[in-house]
Amino acid sequence: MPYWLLKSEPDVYSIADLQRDRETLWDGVRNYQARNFLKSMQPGDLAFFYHSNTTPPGIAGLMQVAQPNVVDPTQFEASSKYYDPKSPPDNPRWHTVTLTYVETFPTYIPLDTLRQTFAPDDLWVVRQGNRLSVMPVPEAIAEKLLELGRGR
DNA sequence: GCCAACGTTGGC
DNA sequence: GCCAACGTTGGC
Repeated sequence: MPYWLLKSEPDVYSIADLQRDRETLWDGVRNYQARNFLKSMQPGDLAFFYHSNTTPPGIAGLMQVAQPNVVDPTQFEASSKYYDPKSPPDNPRWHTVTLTYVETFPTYIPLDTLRQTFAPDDLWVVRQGNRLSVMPVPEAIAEKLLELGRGR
């Protein structure tokens, strides 16, 4: 079962928001590589919730893919900041998934720890200048992350 | 708030 | 198809 890592700015949408909502549509991804990863997600896949643009950035918890391959409705909403006028309605550009809340880790894993623990090729979020917001996580790395997050 | 990294756009 | 300009991301 594949593992993923998805970034969100907690000021915009945090794991506490997902805990409250139970399920969310992961909208607004406008990068083709990230979209391709979203497209390849299957129901039941697990995804780490990464808090970006906060102090400190890091992994806050875990979620699970519910509905795969959902058309991102915001691409057709002119009032949305994610509006994409070039996306053909009969062949939408942007697909995503819905995700359900699984857990908030008792131990937040700050970026600093991620850097000390994992190599950039194993966990892309520690690559310098990395801006990709959706990325795969190798299973062996995911297992270590679960240990770190669930430990106290 | 700054700015390096980097993806995208558009002129040629 | 190249690449400069531009806009955005995200750590600090």
